[in-house]
Amino acid sequence: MPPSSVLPLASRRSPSQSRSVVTVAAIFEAAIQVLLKEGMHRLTTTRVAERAGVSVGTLYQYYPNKLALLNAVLERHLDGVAEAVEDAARKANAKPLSSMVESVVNAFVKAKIEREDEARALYAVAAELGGSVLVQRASERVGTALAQMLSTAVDAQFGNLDIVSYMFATAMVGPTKGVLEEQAPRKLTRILRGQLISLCLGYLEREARAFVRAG
Amino acid sequence: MPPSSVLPLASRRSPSQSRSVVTVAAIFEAAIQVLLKEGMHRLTTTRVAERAGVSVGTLYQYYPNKLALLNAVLERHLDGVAEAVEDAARKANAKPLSSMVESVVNAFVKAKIEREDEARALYAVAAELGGSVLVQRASERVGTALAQMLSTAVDAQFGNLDIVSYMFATAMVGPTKGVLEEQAPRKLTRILRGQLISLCLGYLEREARAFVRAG
DNA sequence: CAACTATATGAATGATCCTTCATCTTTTGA
DNA sequence: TCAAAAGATGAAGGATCATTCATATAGTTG
Repeated sequence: MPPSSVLPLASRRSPSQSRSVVTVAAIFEAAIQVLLKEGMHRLTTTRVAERAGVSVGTLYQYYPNKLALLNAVLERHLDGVAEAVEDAARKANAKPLSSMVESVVNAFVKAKIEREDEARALYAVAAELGGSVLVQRASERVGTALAQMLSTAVDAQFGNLDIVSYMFATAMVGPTKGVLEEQAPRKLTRILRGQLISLCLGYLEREARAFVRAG
Repeated sequence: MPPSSVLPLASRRSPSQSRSVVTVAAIFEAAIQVLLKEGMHRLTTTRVAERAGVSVGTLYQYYPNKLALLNAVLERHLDGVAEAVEDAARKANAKPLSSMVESVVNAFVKAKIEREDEARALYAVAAELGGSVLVQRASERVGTALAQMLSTAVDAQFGNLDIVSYMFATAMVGPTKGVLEEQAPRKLTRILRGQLISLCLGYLEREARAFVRAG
């Protein structure tokens, strides 16, 4: 993974006029579109600016460098998904296991599908920024939320909540990614949620039983 | 995803003297090391050649371009993993479900851990070459092998084998990636296999039950 | 050893990119 | 209305890269 170089990542100017708010949004969206149509290795600041209908200079007024832009886009996506899962976890507090899984899986899939373009575009960015604090942070947010939720299940108890919630969270990633990238069987697109519920619930019930047996 | 440009990807010269066999191996290994230490966006043909202890020109004698090199490295890794899983699936033919899962998970984890460096280095490459035929092909190989195996289970039967085996295969990816990238809870490293077995077996048993119920 | 083939070299070429900054335009607020 | 602040422009500088090719070296074969 790239040694996270010490570059400023914060946004330069905070848009205050409405005109610039539009500009920033356009740059944001343009970055995603360029990623989708050209791929990460052809994403250049000039191309993003062009697509956004502004000049390169303008882009650099809001992001100190290319990496900062990519970070911002990735951050917003991850935060969106993490927040959705956190909400779902909170709402399913003190419910039976099956309700919990349903709630979380639905939220996760919904968040990913609502931002399908972003999601597809950002797999490469996330991989490139592999060591990035962002992925780590989002994972931790989700892990913590799930662990908290699971600890309140009315019909199940677990040994190591950290591990169980980590497995829960990461198990959903692979199948979903495949569907978004259209590498999965066509039919799965429509029944992904059901399958993910089966996957996670099957695991969690099994772990809960194992915990009981272990005393 | 990058529009898979029409560039030659085949290796240029097939090494015949023993000296060049060494060279090619060195280039291969160097590519992985550069990926690990510098990241994809700092992988240059010159850097790879340097690390391999040869000149750039030499590299271009065996790979027509940078993309071809990356493809070759990714291909070898994916083929290795796919083959390991295929073997495991074949060996577990006509066994009970739990043996099948154990066999496949063990093979998968073993293949990934034995080539840990490769695996870690190539996540970014695979993402970059997103639409790459390679990932698709490896997925299909594994999917087919798993479906064939599952169809012979002595104690279980499934509705849609394509979907079930796809879920089986992709469910393993997320947790494993997290462990390799050290984003998972420390402890999981040692018990990953057991957890993956629990995850996949929990899902498969559940799907088998659902099939029986559906008549 | 001599001729031929395989392999290796690395400076040079041509492209592409990131980033800056002097200059211009628009908005704001008094 | 108009000066100051905010926003926008894009040509140009400076770097990095992928790739080529003329040349040199090592291995093979007869």
